Amino acid sequence: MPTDKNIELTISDGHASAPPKAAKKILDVAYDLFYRRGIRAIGVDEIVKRAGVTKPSLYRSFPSKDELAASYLRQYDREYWERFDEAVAAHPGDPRAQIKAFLTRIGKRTQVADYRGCGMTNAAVEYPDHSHPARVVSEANKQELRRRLRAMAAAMGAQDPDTLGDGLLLLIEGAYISGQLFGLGGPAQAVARNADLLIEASLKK
Amino acid sequence: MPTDKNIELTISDGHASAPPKAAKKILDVAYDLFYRRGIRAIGVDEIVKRAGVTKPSLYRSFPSKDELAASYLRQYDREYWERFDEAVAAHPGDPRAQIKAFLTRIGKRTQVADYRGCGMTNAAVEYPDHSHPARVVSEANKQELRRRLRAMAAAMGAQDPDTLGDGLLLLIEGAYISGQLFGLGGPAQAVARNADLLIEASLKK
DNA sequence: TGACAATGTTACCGATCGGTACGTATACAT
DNA sequence: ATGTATACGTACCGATCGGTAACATTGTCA
Repeated sequence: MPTDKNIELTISDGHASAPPKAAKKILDVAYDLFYRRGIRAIGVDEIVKRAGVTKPSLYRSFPSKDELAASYLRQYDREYWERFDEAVAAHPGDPRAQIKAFLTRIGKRTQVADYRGCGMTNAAVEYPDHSHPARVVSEANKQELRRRLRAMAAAMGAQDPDTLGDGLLLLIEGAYISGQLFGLGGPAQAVARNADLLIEASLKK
Repeated sequence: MPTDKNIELTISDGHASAPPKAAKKILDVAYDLFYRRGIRAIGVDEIVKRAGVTKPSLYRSFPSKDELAASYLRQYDREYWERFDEAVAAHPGDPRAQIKAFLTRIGKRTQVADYRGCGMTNAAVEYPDHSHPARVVSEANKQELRRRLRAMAAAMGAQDPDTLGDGLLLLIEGAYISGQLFGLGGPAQAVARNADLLIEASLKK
């Protein structure tokens, strides 16, 4: 029989069984620390200390640190597509404007001190092993991103949609990374402009 | 008085004082392990074991693990610009062809299983702290890359050289990252094609 | 009131972390 | 042969790593 561990903190649906509060505090703190300072850099002791809980509480809700990291990324994944869908919803039927809105937003986010890039990308760098629980989540997120970008490139009427979709993905990943590498004034602020140039050059004439 | 520690393994210049052989073996092994599996993931014990030396030998040549990591990146830096300069030298006076050659090479390198991206980029992800010795080397490398790309974009006759240079940098970083994220058949194989499209769209007409 | 589930408390585990005190082997010059 | 310096090895350090056993406390709902 499967245990109750590693549940995905079911959103409160009315008066259903409320999820343990400790698990939420732990995940919130882990999210913040893992993202800002890296998964490997943070020990479970620091997480429970900052969350005001104790270590057994952590291991009652999460089977391991690796699985806690995976849960952090699943949360990240949900918020990621929320932001993505916001940009899409802002420009119905206009994929080029959708991309531009998403990229403009990314470009802005990168222009803060101590920007830390994409949690998914960072986790993949930290865990080269493809079977690591955190990396599994990360790779799935990136596959989905690639799928969407290629589809949008096709909807824009690109000559070679797969190439343009991949090009946009490269620009996006480049923005995430160079955002944290260069800080303020870095190349990431030019991501939307370059994407637009690339799109313009890739459309059927 | 400064100690002899953390010397940069002076290339044997005739019969000058040869550096300790242990230091070279240690750096070679550390290079391989740090790059393939990450700096935080590798302990000094594993390094000395694989190098066939002992821990005190490591700490006689390097003041700390962090400084060993920095030495690894300095070595990486030298080899990086060697590859870059090869692409430049292959097409004298033709910056667009130089970029294309460099990017084609990167695209090819990413298309192997277990590709691990750029050691500089990875180190910066592992160490968000700007004062970390490894990160200092990494940031300097990226600043220099940006400088060169912008200069080449200007030499190509771009309308906005800084924007094109930064766009190329984004594509390159995207290739490093997506190369390790997607493995074979990933978006990184399209980096040279997209760069060429972007360049074409950025030239003065 | 009783029962159950969630959380806390305390103390501990073996393994590994980065780093070092200190003795030993080798080579070379005198 | 003996001194001297340099390179290397054995053994160890305290701290931290991820993870657990056993038990006490709390809150909630029946």
